[in-house]
Amino acid sequence: MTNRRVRVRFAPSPTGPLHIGGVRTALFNYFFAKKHGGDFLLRIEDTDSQRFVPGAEEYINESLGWCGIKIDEGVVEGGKHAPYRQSERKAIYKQYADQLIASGNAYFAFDTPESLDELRKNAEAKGEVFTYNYQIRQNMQTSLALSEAEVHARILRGDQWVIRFKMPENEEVKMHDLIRGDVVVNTSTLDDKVLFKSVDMLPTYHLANVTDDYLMEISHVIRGEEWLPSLPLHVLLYRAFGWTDKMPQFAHLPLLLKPTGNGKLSKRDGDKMGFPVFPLLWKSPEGEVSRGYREDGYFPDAFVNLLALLGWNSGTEQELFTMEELINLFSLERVNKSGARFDPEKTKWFNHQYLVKKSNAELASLFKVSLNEKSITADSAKVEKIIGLVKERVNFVHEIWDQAFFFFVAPQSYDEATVKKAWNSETPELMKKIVAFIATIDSFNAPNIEHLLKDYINTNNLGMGKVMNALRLSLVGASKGPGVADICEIIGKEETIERVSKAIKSL
RNA sequence: GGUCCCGUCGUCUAGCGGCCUAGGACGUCAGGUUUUCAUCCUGAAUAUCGCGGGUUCGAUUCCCGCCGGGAUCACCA
Repeated sequence: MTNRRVRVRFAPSPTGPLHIGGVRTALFNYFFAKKHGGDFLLRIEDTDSQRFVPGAEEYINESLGWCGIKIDEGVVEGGKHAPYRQSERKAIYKQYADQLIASGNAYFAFDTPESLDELRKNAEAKGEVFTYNYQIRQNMQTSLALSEAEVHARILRGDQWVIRFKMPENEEVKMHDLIRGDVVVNTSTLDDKVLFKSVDMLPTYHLANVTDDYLMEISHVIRGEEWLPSLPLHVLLYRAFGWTDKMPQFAHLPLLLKPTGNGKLSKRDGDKMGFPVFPLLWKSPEGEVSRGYREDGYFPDAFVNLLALLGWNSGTEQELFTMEELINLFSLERVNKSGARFDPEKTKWFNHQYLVKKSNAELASLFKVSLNEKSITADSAKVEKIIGLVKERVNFVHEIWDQAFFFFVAPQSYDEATVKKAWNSETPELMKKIVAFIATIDSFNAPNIEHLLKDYINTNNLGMGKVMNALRLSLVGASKGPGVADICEIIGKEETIERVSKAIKSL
């Protein structure tokens, strides 16, 4: 292994919102880079002029930023290898394609997309797969079969052409993957991939990716497993260019699979099962809206944590990690080989863990936003106290209201099942006694209320459950919430008496 | 179909030849704590370690075959 500086890149194409599998790839790259004191680059692979989606690039940047990934070099950040958008690097690729032709590793092909389509259909009809390879390239419209003069003439004439890689015949390519170990493929099973096309004078993914990785001095390529089949081509390209000593090491990450059924995780799974597949809310140019983890109420650190554990583990029983810990602990050797089924249930648990760990003050300021929306004003000290009482029973900040509304407004209705259980013909009399007693409590704080109330109930033999359950129903309107005394303290003596009196009248 | 990758509880996973009567977490169920709900604590059930052969004194761990799943086969990335 050469001792060079660790430089990794996340290289998405802006064809739509970045999905969580992509975010995880970015994360693993980031952990790896930072662990080794290296650089994390963001390169936009927009060499497909057909599939550009407005807003996608901004979405990528915002998503990485939300996750806490700091980009060392990229479109926005700049860097010594700028530009980082492949469409802006257009001018540099052609010379590399030419170099391959000059060295006999590539050739011109003039076949029209239509004629190729037809060949594919014919092959399909015979139950075969059409492969553009060593067996047929001599018979195609290529610079291998045509005379030099003819090739020249065609190009000058303005015929459309592509440059294809001349895949060696019957050769075992030995490759090494940091996660999967050694992989060997025979080149005869591979095809002559298009590297460059005249239609838009742009390279295809393979050429652009390899030359940019080389030019940007990338030391490690960490990407999804879907790229594994093109690894031989990439390795061969490095060799054809004479760059093998600068070739990055490769690591192919396991895929994220559907929660149920077969196949990899897709947007449809989220729609079907009601969970987000994207980090951020996305509105497509057509107006279609997709949910995002951020908008669904997930904390970025919880999101990063749960993604980090899909396909990687520390080898210990720890499950909650800060970004710093993830960076320190991360290693490619501890990345799994097999695909990870995505479990939308466990994501909630992660958020709950992070929510409980947050300070009441932080949660209170978040919760105050929803209070403001309801035109409710409350002082911070009170809200913080309430948060402390209810945060363990929610997974998200937006669930707090449902667990705490009664601290701010009197119940508008009473839960029927609870009424049936906790309220009968004798209850009104009982509650009248309680109201009278509560009125006598002077220092109206929770411990005192609880102590005195229990004492009163016991000495008068009123039945703890009977009183408390009815009291809770009056105060909350349902069978939920923190301790009754805590509720009494926060809403105050007057409000307590009022709510119980109202219950007596209306139930 | 060709090529490549993968295969431990429902799910995420630990395990890198004996510590495994296979551990943890999510989820599920039961009990306890609590005046309620949630949290929390305890416990339970779910894994013939895909199957079949080897190698070995000994295989979840090594090898082979099979089966199953996945990825990929565009002038897309």
